[in-house]
Amino acid sequence: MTDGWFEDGERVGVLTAQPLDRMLDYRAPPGGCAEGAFVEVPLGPRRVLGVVWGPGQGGFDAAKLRSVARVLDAPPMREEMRLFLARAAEYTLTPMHAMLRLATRAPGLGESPAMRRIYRLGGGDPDRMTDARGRVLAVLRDHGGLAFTLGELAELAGVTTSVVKGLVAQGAVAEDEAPRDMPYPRLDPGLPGATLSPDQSVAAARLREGVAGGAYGTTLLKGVTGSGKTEVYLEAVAECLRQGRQALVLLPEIALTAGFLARVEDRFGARPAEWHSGITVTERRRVWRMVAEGGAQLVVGARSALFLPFRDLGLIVVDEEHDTSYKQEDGVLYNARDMAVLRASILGAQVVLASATPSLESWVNADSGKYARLDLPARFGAATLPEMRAIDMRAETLAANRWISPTLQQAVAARVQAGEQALLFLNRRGYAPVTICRACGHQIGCDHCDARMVEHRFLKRLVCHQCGETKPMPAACPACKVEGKLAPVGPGVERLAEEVTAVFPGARVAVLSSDLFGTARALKEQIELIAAGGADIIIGTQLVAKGHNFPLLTLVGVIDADLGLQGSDLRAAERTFQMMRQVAGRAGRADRPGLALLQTCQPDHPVIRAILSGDEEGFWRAEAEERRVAGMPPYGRMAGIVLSAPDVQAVFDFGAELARRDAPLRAVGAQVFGPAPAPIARIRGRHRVRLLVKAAKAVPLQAALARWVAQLPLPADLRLSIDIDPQSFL
DNA sequence: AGCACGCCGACT
DNA sequence: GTCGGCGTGCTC
Repeated sequence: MTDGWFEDGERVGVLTAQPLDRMLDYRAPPGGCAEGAFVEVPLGPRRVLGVVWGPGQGGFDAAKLRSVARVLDAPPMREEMRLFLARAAEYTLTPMHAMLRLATRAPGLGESPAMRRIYRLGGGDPDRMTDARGRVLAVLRDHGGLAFTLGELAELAGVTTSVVKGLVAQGAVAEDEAPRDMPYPRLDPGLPGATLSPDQSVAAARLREGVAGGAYGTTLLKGVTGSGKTEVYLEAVAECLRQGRQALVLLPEIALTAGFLARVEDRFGARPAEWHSGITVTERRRVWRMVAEGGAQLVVGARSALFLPFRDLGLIVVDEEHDTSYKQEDGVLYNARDMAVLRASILGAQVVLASATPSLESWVNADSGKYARLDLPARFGAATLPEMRAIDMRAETLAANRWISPTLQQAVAARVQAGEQALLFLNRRGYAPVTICRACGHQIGCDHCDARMVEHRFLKRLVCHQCGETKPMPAACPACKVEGKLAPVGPGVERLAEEVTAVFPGARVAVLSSDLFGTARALKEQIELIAAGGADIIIGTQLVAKGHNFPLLTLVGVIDADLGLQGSDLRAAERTFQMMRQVAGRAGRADRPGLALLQTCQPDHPVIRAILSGDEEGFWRAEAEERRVAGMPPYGRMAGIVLSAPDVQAVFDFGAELARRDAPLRAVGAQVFGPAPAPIARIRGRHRVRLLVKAAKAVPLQAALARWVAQLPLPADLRLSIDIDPQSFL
């Protein structure tokens, strides 16, 4: 090999997305191939996708070597990307084939660039001008020379495709063939940005400097809701585009992308590429290719966008960096926030972690100087932070099956009367979290998991929130067969809505819960409707805490602020704090002062007190100190090992045997706890057992874990997954 | 992942 | 006698 090129017949090592635990050697194809080339290789009777990872390993009978079947028409995977995948695999203890699969999630990767018909302004004039024809031509003129597909053009102009066809026949619109994967419209960083406050300007300048420096660096951009974090980091994006490099903005929630795309269009004059589970396969392919070829300057997307083949990535923004959805909890277990930092450090890019309520990890990293930190203290515009008060539920009188205290009820009534909106926050989907038999005390559970089933009146069924299993509400108790004694216990948002309708007759009530919307679009429409004043009282789950803007909202009532305080989950306090700060931040974003009321039975709990006093730094400092003393993350390291199998005894036995053979762990000073039933002890008929490994910060934990687990061969029906830095260690 | 090979139970 | 169950092992 010379200069990353393999001549015809040379031995190359190919990584495939097939679950093999090693690379396979092939002969380079006629005409040779580049290191990193995407190829198709014969594997048994099939042809599979692979990447030329480097020179062959040797050791395999040269006579049996097969040849690379085809070099795919895609830019080779860059060395930086290969290094990133290898490091990420090492960190998360994920096999390389699984990492490669993440990086090749694009359909038709190898297909030759198909052509499609596009339409642009033609030279001629139509014989007769009509309203519809005028709109089509106006769209084409407005977009100055840009071409569209037939469908796009018709939709933008609000006409049927036959109008466009008519214009084509008369020469007013030109029909052309173009490669299917067209570059995205150029974003113009030179357009004027938003007017920034002095604080924003200072922060934006610092971020711009970082990007212009062209080296790695991570900045925690901390600012309360409405402080204008987005405007600030968009200036960093602008600088990145000016440098001719690409930028990536990660959002935790698909529902947020639509609003964000509009803001990007305002700032840069065009829409960026979009990447998440909701886009079409055609679009997915286009994004992948254009990112690789440089035809996409900015990508907005979900965590998996981190594995796109950027040609020259200069900036990664992780918005709402504390959001738990950045941690992939099935398949490859990775935290997009950490992987963003890893990828940026490899390619010399800047990372901006934006949040009103940073994760403790990021706060500690900023505190220790590992990350830079920028604070946006003042709220943008006239809006102020809401006043926050606790409602001591021990002092309130509540009827049975009522959850809105008289104090909260009064406050809501006052707001509704004033034509403002009130939000009641309850982080429980469905009607009632528990269904109990008043005759025998039996609670209805899921047949496949150990979770209790949640009644959903909207769906008229019981739903398991673990596995999604549903069943109709039985007439008789499944345990004692007594009829008519099943009763709902505790509130969900649906039940709360029932109470609200009873208590505030005439008020318009809207429920925002993820399960009530089939599509992201339906959810978005509902959110827009509410923001425009289409409801007086909004009832929502954590969905509402994710950055949506409701200008009329001036009161937030947290129904059960104690939810999440109890339990042995070390991150519960942190999460409760973040959630409440965020929900409280929803109130009074525009020019009306907000009020947040927290219903709690523990008004003296440190978390509740920290929220109420607004002493964030105090909260983090106390929480950090507690973790440091306990040797818990981020001051120590943890890994969760989940074993699952259809047979309970088999999982426990294997777990116990693993725990017994802890020599490789003890060798590095790590400790193993368990086996214990996993937080969800049974999912889809598989019993789950969890082991926890705890180690000091500097310990090479992954290597030790790998040696430890490799001691025992896995029985056929037993599955093992390792979660580095688990989110919860219940 | 696929797909072979392989070794034991109930069918034409 | 053979069709087919899915356990085990291999793919350059």
